[in-house]
Amino acid sequence: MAVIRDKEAECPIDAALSVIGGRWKGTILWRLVDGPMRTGELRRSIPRITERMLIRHLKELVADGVLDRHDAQEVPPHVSYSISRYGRTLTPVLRELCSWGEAHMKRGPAEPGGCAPPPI
Amino acid sequence: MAVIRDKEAECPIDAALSVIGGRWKGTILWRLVDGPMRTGELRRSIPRITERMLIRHLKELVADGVLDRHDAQEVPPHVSYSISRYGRTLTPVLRELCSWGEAHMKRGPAEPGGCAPPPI
DNA sequence: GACAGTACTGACAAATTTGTCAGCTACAAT
DNA sequence: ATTGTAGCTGACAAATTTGTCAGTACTGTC
Repeated sequence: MAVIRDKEAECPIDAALSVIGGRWKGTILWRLVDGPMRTGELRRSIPRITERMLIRHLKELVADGVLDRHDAQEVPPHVSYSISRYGRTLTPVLRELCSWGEAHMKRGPAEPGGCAPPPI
Repeated sequence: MAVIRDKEAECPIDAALSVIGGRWKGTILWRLVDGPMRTGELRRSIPRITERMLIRHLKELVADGVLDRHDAQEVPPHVSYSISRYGRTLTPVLRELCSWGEAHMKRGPAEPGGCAPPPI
């Protein structure tokens, strides 16, 4: 995709996609809808993501105000992420994306290995 | 972004984003919600898109079943695109993306609390 | 004939995104 | 002194996406 940067958005749809349109951002938000998770927990729950990409996307989502980052200021580090108050305004968007996506996956030769709701 | 290819989708949200997540796909769909448009009409209505990208995205959207392509079989060519029946199932998704995107655009540069520069 | 309009394609380069891999911090346990 | 931990960063390469530019086919106009 196709990352659309904020300033380039031609229409509201693009503006929204510029926030949630990264390679792993949908998955990350999907994991977090059920509650906060620690960095390593997220990483383990998304098998094919690399730590680099996870952290990069988390930073972007935090910068966009969609996620909150909680640092327990401990050693070793203890950081967790959760959907922010502003991020929760995305709920209807995510719900529609999710239900359409479910139907779309069932259409034609679907890919096995499904998309059960967030494990762990 | 971040194009997510169908087979790689980890969750329904990704599956949906794999269809509408291209650099210009949001804009294209946005232009077409009001009715069919010819290729050149679309191109002129999206100032910064190149013909190459427009056609490439149109082909992908047609391949995903979201758009219909009508070729009048005339010379010079007369081709128009419209949202297909299946594509219309995207309407609620687009509506939510659009209204969230509108609100997001009005929300100046995100400066969420807690983003103070590192102490030290 | 030269040129414009329309939808589209292909080769290639530039830009952007992602992956790989090493290393950092600060403390605790061995 | 060495190793381990959790979260994170930077350099670099690979992969992917996008832009640039030329060219196709056919017809109508000057």
